Amino acid sequence: MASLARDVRPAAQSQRPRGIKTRRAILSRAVALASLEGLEALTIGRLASALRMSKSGLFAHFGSKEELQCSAVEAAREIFVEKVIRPASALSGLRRLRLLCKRWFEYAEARAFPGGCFFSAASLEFDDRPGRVRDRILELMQRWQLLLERTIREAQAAGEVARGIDPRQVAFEIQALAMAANWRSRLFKDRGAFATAHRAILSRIEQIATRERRRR
Amino acid sequence: MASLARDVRPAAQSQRPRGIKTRRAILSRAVALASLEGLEALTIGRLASALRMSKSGLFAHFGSKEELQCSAVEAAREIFVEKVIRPASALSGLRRLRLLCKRWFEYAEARAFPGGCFFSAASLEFDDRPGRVRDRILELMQRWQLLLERTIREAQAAGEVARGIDPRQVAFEIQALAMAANWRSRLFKDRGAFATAHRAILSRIEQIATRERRRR
DNA sequence: CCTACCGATCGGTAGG
DNA sequence: CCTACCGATCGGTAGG
Repeated sequence: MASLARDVRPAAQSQRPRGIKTRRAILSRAVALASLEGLEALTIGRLASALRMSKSGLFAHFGSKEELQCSAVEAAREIFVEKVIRPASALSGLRRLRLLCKRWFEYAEARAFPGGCFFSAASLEFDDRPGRVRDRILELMQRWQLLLERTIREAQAAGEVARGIDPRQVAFEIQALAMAANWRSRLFKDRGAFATAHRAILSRIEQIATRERRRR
Repeated sequence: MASLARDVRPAAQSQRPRGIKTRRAILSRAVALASLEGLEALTIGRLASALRMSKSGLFAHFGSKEELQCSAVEAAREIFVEKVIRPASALSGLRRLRLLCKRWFEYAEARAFPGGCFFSAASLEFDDRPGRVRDRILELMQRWQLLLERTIREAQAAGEVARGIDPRQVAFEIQALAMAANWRSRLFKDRGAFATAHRAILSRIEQIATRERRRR
């Protein structure tokens, strides 16, 4: 799968503390910038001047632009896991599904990244741009899709969701509505889009729920 | 509204036929390239060499990159109107809504633009990039949203759609599913995404239809 | 529609 | 982590 992927953080533990701190500061800024203007518009020169560093000084931390982009993706992933996936990991079934969605909207609306959901932006930007960055984003989006799918399937096995429902189809619909909310909040400067999408998702979940379990 | 917009095709009718033909050829290529890699990656140099023209020769047709991008948006709009909106203009209500969706999926799946729906890509790319290009894309996307909304409201007035339904909400859901299909077909190289989204849209339309009209 | 050019910026390197 | 540099490409201009 990731057979060509070199270690993303080479010998991080053995680096001097100063280097690690700088690296963290770089990636924090990189992720914020990329969420606003895209991973490709994230040029080494602009990032360096935003951090008051020399281009080559910053460059030395990564060795290539692609490596910088990949590192930014990993940094964003950690934030996503922290804010969206982990809080829901103790639950299961429909309660987990609802919490995943709730946390996703909080994460997107509270602008954990200043430009909205990092992965919505990145996966759209790289959907047709071959390379390691695309491969990794694709893998992460697939995992998110599979997590939703598996959660729905679990709920089905527990009798919370009607048997005729296709978990893949519903997972697709949830992802579609969430991404569209992110996009509309940016294009139309319409924060209400998040509420509209969340409402649509919750009522879709109600639809697939079995009668006896329809309330929690 | 478009008070700052200069005329997009200045004195087109008085230009010599050769100039018009060249311009058309440029825009056709520009739109195709932009659908694949984005309106910003559409550089004058690359477009010129793809057309075996000099940079400055191509440049003379537009005067600025922004004008080239705006012209590409208009060219794409004409294709969209031709393929999606016009075919449905004779119908009304739910039949029109279904035909609009059907035509949209045909347009996206048959790759009227080689990279998929031009406007899905462009509106995502420019959702946070101020300027004339963004303003125009925003206007066109808003019109498309309003067309869907108005069609649903018409259907409601004709008794085809239940009174409790919010046309805005449903229009949002349709647009979300369509865009997500375009995105997934690119990221996952999964043409089946179109069918999944179309299915979701059609069953959503069935849900909002009143009992007596539920079949056509 | 062309050649020839401009300053700015890109990703990246040499050498310290 | 720096200065100083590389070739390539960007949008755009001069002049024909």
